[in-house]
Amino acid sequence: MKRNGRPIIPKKTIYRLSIYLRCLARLRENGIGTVSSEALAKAAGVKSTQLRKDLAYFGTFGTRGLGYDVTELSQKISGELGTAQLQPVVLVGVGHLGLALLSYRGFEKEGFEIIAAFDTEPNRRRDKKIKQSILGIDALPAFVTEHAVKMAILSVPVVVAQETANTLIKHGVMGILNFAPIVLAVPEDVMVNNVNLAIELENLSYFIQG
Amino acid sequence: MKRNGRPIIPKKTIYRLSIYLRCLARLRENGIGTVSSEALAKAAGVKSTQLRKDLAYFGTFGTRGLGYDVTELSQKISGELGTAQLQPVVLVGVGHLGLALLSYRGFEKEGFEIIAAFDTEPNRRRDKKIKQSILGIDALPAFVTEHAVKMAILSVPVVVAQETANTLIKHGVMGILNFAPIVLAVPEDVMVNNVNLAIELENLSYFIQG
DNA sequence: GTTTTATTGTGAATTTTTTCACAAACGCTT
DNA sequence: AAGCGTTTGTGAAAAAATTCACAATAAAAC
Repeated sequence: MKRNGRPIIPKKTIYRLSIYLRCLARLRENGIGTVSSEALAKAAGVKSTQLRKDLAYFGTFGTRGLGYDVTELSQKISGELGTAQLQPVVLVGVGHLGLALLSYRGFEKEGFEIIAAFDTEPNRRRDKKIKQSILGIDALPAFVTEHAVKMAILSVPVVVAQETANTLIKHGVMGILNFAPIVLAVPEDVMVNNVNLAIELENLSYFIQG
Repeated sequence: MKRNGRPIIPKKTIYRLSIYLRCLARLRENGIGTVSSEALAKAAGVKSTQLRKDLAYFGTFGTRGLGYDVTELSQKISGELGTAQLQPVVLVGVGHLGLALLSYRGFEKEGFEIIAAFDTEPNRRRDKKIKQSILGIDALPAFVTEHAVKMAILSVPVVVAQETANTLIKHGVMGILNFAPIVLAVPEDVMVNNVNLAIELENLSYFIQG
């Protein structure tokens, strides 16, 4: 089964690739050059057969009897995920959460750069100092088009989330990381990942009461 | 298949229940009293058969030919998720992200209250003003025990994440919302939900390059 | 009170994901 | 260069999740 010339890989597999990548990074920091599927799987919290199946979706990189080369596997996964080169991202909605995300250091390290932020009130006084400039929402379409931005972080109030998403998509954004607690309606070639912290807590709440 | 007297319900089903709950809330705000599985499923972005299967795990609440009573179904789901009454939560690690989470309004509305925050440097100057008090890490064990806290948000640096988790668990915490990019090792009766924003972006990155 | 219409609840079929089991292949030792 | 000990890669089996298909049933219409 193929789509766009490459096999359809389960979304869960892609998530796990990211986890493997982080485990590999830690191994590399510790100067470890080679790792077995057993060891890497354990670090990632999965079964070794699953790790091998996951990797098998996009090639064979191991050496039988030995394992995987940490650096080589990192590069392969990184290339596959499309994070080998820095990706520009815009952030829309600079409220509490948006502001925190702007000062979050975790993105750059992983190959993403928030190159600009947008808000209906770009000049509102904000406690925190950040390096990115905050522009008005009306500057969004031109900016996204001009910089060929493909990914956006959406941290606007729920009432304007759909409308903002529409604008982003209209100007070429293909992937949205959505923090608004709403199911966005988007064309099927556009991808939305939802992050809803209340749902995560609710989920915990259910499982611990058992 | 049962555990603790109730059927084992897939984790994904529980996530969807939370989504249904939010859709139902919106319907109620709009004064809608009854909804069909078809309509609710569409709002939640799933198939109607899946919605019905999900609900069937914990009872039958609908009326054939008519649909579901919005208020009644909300209450049932809420009860099932354990969010019918306010739940106390502690937050550990008041950096950029932790601070933002403290000022995030989305939790209370959904039945959670961050009753205290902890940090190794509780008195460090922080730009934002928040209502919760920030205590030293050493105050954590006594506080968690005393207030019978069952859930925690972990936003500490990755190097101390495991250690902090251990402390929390030792003093009775059963559910952890973990923002540190590491797979925590925990006893099997403790539940961890990981939130890793870099992984979410990486995931988008993969799917949009196709 | 009977028919029509709508919609649920669910067993069966299908699809997807995970796990098993083992042959194939590689490095290392002798 | 042959044998040994590992560990991969993968077809097949099992398990889990989703979707289908439709009988059951309740309200509304007549």
